[in-house]
Amino acid sequence: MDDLDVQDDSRKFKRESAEFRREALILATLNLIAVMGVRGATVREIAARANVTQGLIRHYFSSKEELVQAAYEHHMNTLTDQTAASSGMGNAVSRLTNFVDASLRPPIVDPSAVALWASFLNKVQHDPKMQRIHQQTYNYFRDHLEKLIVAALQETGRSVAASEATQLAIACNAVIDGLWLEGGALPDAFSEGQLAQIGLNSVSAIVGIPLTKEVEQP
Amino acid sequence: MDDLDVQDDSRKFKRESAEFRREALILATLNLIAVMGVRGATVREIAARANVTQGLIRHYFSSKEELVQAAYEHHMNTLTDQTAASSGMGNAVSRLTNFVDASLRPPIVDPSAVALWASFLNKVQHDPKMQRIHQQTYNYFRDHLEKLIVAALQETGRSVAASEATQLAIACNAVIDGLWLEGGALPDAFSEGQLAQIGLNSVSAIVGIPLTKEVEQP
DNA sequence: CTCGCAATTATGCAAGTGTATAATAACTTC
DNA sequence: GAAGTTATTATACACTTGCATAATTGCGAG
Repeated sequence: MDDLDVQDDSRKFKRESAEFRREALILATLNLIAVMGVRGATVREIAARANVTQGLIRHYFSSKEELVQAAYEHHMNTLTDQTAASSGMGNAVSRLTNFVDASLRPPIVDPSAVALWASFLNKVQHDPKMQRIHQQTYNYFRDHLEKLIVAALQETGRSVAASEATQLAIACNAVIDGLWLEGGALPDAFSEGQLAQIGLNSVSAIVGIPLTKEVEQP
Repeated sequence: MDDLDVQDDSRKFKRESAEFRREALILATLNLIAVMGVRGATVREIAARANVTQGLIRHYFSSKEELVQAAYEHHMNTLTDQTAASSGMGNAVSRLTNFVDASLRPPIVDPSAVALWASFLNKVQHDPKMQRIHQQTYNYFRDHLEKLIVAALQETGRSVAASEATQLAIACNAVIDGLWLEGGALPDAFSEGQLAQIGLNSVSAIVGIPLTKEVEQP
């Protein structure tokens, strides 16, 4: 008599697509790095968490180094995709508002995300390939912010020199990064929405445009 | 015939004071953690860098864990001491100015310092003792900043509610942290003094007080 | 159905890890 | 200057690490 489902198959393992396995390994790696750091995420534990044996890692990645790089790229892409998605529509001021707001709420603000970022920093500072990914992400984020700022200023009838716009973007980026960091490092130190509120106030002050997020159900 | 100095002593080692050895071990630990991360800083390499053999570590610290905690405490104390020293004199506005300025220049802004901070973050999030040290440092820094802000506002004839002052301190702290982070993570992305300048502009905007650092040789 | 390929597991190894214990030798004290 | 204390070194051990290689086995092609 069979079991009710396919859970207990007589097969010793299942052949999955390369994409599936790579993603599973990368996610397992990220989970472990967030808790244990890069060096603490051992190939054995990564394999266990991805429900495979350790030998399989070498089948998809030529070394642990390569797996870590892939995981870093994945993490950064996830972060940027999530934030960029929040500033898609509306006028320039509200796009900027939404961008700042989304950057300072879950899932962007998250202890694991900050822990991951911190764990990777060592590698970033020494491995050129990691450095490239880092630069790329940072520039993408800051350029996006700069465009939003310029558009918002233009919309409110002001205009700024390019160099000044960059300075503003750096400053706003720093506030966001700093709040993001503190929200992730000290999760219980801030109430819900507090970081976003402080972020909006600060960006408003720096750029000189009042940014207010409408509260739902007025 | 003797050598000219005591360099090549026949003694196999020298007995140093406990303080000397503890400090040497802690500094060696910090150096290594900045480059390799906590897990990469092995007891053997730490000992080698402190010019002792590895057994001695266990003589001064009951475990590597304890050494790492001591190193973290040392690092954080160094950072806070260095910044606090910069806001000792002058009127309230210039004390605030100097504090922000000093926080965004070497030796506070420094790739190694940021790398260290990042390396410790994992441990901070999981080890209660490390967490205590972290909270303590963060609160100390932020309270200091808040006092400076309140004093500066008072000096310019304004006053704020306590809760609002805290919000301002959080925001300014975030700008400083964010700029500190980026300056350390991307050392070549900013010119000398640029971070400090942006920081002063941002804090000025947030708090609503113009802060200007006098340039020497006017 | 079975054959062959490659995805997956199983096993092994050399180097590195923290820690424990024993042996040595530098300095203090009388 | 001899003896005792203890800072320091030397050695050993059990365990983990990443990686390599061989042995399986699922699964599609013919």
